[in-house]
Amino acid sequence: MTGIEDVAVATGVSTATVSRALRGLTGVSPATRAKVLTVARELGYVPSSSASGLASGRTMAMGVLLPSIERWYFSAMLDGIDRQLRTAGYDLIVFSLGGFGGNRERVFHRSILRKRIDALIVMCMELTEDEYRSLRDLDSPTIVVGGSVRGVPHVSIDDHAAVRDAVEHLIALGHTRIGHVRGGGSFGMHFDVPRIRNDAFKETMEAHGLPVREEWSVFGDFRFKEAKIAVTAMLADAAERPTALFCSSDEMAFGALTAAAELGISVPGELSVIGIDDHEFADPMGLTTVRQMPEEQGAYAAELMLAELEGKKLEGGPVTQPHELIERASTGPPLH
Amino acid sequence: MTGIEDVAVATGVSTATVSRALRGLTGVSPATRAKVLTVARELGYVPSSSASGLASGRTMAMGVLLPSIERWYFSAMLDGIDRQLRTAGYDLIVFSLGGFGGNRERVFHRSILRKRIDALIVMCMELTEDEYRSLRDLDSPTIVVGGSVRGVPHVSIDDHAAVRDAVEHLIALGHTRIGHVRGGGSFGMHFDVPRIRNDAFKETMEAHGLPVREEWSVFGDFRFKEAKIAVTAMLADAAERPTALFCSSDEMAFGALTAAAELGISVPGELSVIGIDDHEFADPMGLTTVRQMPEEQGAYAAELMLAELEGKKLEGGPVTQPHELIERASTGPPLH
DNA sequence: CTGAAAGCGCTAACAG
DNA sequence: CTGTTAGCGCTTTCAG
Repeated sequence: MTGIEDVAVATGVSTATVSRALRGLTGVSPATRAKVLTVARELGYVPSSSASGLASGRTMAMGVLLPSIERWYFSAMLDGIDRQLRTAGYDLIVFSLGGFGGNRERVFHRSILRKRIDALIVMCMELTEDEYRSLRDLDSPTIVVGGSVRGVPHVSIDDHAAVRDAVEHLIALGHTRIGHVRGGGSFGMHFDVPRIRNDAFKETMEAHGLPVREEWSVFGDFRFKEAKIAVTAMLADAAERPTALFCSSDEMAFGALTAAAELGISVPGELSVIGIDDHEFADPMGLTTVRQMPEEQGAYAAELMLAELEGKKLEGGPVTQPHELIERASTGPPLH
Repeated sequence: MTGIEDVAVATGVSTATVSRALRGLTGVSPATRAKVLTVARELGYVPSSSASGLASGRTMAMGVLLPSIERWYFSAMLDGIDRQLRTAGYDLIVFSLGGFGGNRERVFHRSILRKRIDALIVMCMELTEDEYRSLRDLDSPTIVVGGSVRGVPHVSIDDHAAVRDAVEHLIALGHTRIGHVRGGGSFGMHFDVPRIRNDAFKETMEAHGLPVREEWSVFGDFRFKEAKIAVTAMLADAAERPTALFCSSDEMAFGALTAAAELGISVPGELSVIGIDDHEFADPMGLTTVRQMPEEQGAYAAELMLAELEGKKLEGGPVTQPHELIERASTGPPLH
C-alpha cells in the first residue's frame, strides 16, 4: 500500500504538507498543492480511514440503525439517507436488527459504539434510556426518523393528520360504514406508529359521529398477504359489510384490493379502499392513498446530521414532513 | 472516552492483557480474564474500531457495492448479507451508486479503497479492469453476487435455466403463442441478466419449434408500472393475442396481471402469466413464478467472504444457487 | 507557507 | 500466563 509518506517523498515535501494539500486546507501554496495532487494520483494513493479516523477523531461515516432492511419503507428511507451522505462524502454503515430484537444489545455495543461513526440516524425505533446515554457519552449526534421521541430531534410526518385526511376523504365521499385494516409491530417497529394510526382512526370516526365497529377492524400486520387473508375473512363473513376500508399502509391496502377482486366485490362501487404511503405499486394498482415520502424524510434527517457535524446549525427547517392525499381509482362514493 | 489503558489500570494488568482478554485469545488465566471483563463492563469500555483497525489491519467491516438500495431484489440480498455478517460480528458498509452511474469513480476511490473494509461484495454489477486491479492491490477479497463474471468468484442462479423452466412450464401446459415482457438496465443493472433472459427465452422457444413474435415482445423495464402500460398496449392492439406471457421479473408480471384485469381478460383462462423471482407479493397475487432467493444468495456470498477472511476455505459449495418453479393460479392450459 | 515531532488507541511480537 | 516495546498511517500542534 502506498502511504502518505510515499507521496511526501516523491513530491519532496513533508507528510504534513501532503495531508494539508490533499484535504484542501488553506496554507499550502498552489504550486505545492498541484504537485502533491499529481503525485498522489500517479501513485494511486488513498488515505486509510482507520488512520485518519484515529488521528482526527472523525470517521466520515454515519450509522443508521433500523429494524430491517428489506421492507419498502425502510429501504426507501435508507436510499434517501444514502443519497445525502454520498454527496457529502460520508460512508453509510447499516446496523440492522434483522427483524428480531434479540441481538439488539450486541448490535448496539459491539458495533455502534465502537467509534466507527460520527453520528447515528435511528429509523422507526425508540432507544432505551441506556442507549441514549451511551450515545451522549460518546457525543455522537443522534436523530430519529420515521417517528417521534420526546426530547430527541426527529423528523417524521404527522401520522395523526395523515390518518385523519384519509378517513375524512372517505367520509366526504359519503361513507359511514368504514372498516380498518390495522398494522402491527411484528417486523421490528419498536414504535408508536401502529398505535397512533389506530387511535387516529377511532378519533376521526368519533369526531364525525360515526361508529367504530369491532367486526370491521382486522389485523394485517403491515403486510400484503396477512391483510388479504384478514380482509377476505371479514368480507366473507360479515352479515353487513363496510362500504370503505381504511388501511394503515399501502401494502395492506393491496391485500384488501386483491381480496375484493377475488370475492368479486367491485372497487370502488361496493368497496372503497384507501391506504397510507404511496408505495411504488399504488399508482399502477390505482390505489387512493396518503402519500408520504420516506426517501425525502431520510434525506432530510441526514442533512440535519451533516449540518450538525459541520457545526452549522440548519436554520430550523420543519421537522414535520408533508403528506398529501392522492386520489386514484380505489375510492368513490358508496353505491347504496 | 474510557480507553484500554483505563481498564488496564483499574484491573491492575497491562493493556496487552486487557486486549487479549477482551478478544478471547488464549493465554490469559480465567481469573484475570474474568476480572478484566468485569472492569471493562463497569467502565463501559468499548474498543475503538479505528484504533484496532489501524493496529491489526482488520476493520471487521465488509463493504457491499450495489446499484441502488430500494429495489426489492437488492434490499433482500442486502438483508441476507447483513444477517450473515451480524452473526460474525462484522459491520456492513453500503456503497450505493444511487441508481446513477456518474459518481461511480468517486464512490470507488473515495470510499471503497480507503481500507475501511476487509472485503467487498459486488452486487449485480460488473467492475472495470481498473477497479478489479485496485482491489487486488489492496488485497481485499472480492465476490460478485447476482450475476457472473469471468475470472472472479461469484454466486448466482442459473438464469438461463430459470428462464427455460418458466417457458417450458407454459409449453407443457399447451401454450404455443407465448409473449415476453422484457427487463432492462435502467436502474443500474450494469449486468447481463436482462440480456441472458432475453436470449434464453428465444432459445427455449426455438428449441421447441415455437415462433418468437416481435409484436408480443414488450419492454417493461423490470417495473410494475412500465410493464402494465406496455402489456396493456400490446393486448389492446393485438389482432391476435398471445395465450401466455413470460415476464422477466415478478414485478413486471404484476403489471401484466393488472393490465389483464383492467382489460377484462381472464387469467389464466385467456392469458397465463409467469414471472421470475417469487417476490413477496407473488403468493398473495397468485402468481406462478420461478423462485430465486436473493436473501440466501447474499447470505451465501457473505459466508464465502467470511470464510476467506478466516483463512479457512469453504469446502467448495455450489456457486450456482437453486431456483424452483412455484405453480400458482396465474398459469393454466390455454382455452381456445 | 512548510517541517518536525508527538500522539490518536490499539495490537503484535518478543521477552520473561 | 503476563508485561514491554514498537509501531499501524495519519493529523495536528508548534516552530521556523
